[in-house]
Amino acid sequence: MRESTGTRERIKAVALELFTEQGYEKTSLREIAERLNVTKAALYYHFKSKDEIVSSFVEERLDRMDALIAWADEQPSTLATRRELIARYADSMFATEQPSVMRFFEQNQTALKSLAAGQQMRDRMFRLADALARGDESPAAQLRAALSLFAVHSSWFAIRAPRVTDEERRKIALEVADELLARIADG
Amino acid sequence: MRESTGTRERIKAVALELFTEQGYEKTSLREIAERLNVTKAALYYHFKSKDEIVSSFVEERLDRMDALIAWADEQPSTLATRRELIARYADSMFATEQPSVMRFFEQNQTALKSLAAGQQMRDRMFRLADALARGDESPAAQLRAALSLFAVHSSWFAIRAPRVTDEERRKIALEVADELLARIADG
DNA sequence: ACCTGAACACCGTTCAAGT
DNA sequence: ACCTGAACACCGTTCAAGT
Repeated sequence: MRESTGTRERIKAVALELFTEQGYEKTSLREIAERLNVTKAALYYHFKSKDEIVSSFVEERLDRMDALIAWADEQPSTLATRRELIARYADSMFATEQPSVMRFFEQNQTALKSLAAGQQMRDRMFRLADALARGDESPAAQLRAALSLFAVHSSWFAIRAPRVTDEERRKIALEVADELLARIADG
Repeated sequence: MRESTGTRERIKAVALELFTEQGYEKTSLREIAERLNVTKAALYYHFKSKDEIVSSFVEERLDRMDALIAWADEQPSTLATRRELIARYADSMFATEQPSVMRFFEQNQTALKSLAAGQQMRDRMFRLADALARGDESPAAQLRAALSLFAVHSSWFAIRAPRVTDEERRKIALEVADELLARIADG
């Protein structure tokens, strides 16, 4: 706990930056170590492996998603719930320090598939989609639910019009998501 | 041309299989070489580098997309054109040997970002999205266009209902895509 | 508790040399 | 034309040893 040097936190910060910029596979532990003026081996005192570094800054997001799923399960499966759920999802993605973690996920989708943390994220995405389509098990509903989540994610890069603020991106994403959700039948 | 042994084609086939199964970064040239009973160095006689192997089976798909974009540019920017374009896109993705190449892309999105072939694919996706939103430069239209393309892609994994055929996936994807496209203003 | 130095097996790539 | 053998610098990981 009482880390005197704070090396662990510094590793996390540098790793998040480099993994996002260059990608997980393209970033070597040597690079991270050099930025911190330590040896590669020092990283292994703080983390069991390279992908444990990823897990460390993914955990917070997993917790948020779990809370969201738990909340959704208690609500009636109506359009109002679906709209509220996607809005809360967007909030937790666009809020606080999360944008940098979100950019990391955006950048490293594939690498994450083989990582423990990535599979957990994938699992949560499917459970969120299920929560959005609850009561309507049709294939079309599953696709609409998944696309409404993608709408939130892809608003970051798919909207290339100039001078669009984060707040506007969020608004547009929810507008498009809502249309998709409106076509899912209530439970 | 007149390759006697056909080693080049055998490399492509094995690489596509392994890259799709395990991912590009996780597949070593040693693995590919061993399957073919040649040395790693032999691969370098047929391909300049590891990512040139990828380029070799991506080219056909790039050509298809270029043809599609060229076709779209000649059409009036109406809903009918957008529907026809996305249908043709789905056809070219679901048709012939392409599903395996499509699964490769699905599996390797991130690795592709740093590859020449990947950047070309990304460029074509944006140009397709632009063709779909032509005449409506609003941010919402850009997002809708991108999501309609995603609908085609994600129908492969987002629809998890049992016993859904490829043909049904295609139909559902186009149904959802059409709704998104209907909300884009005509040029 | 925190970190180093040196070693490990493996990676993509190069190149002279063989047929 | 087609391929091998050996070397290159680099990778993630381990571990005994130092403070």
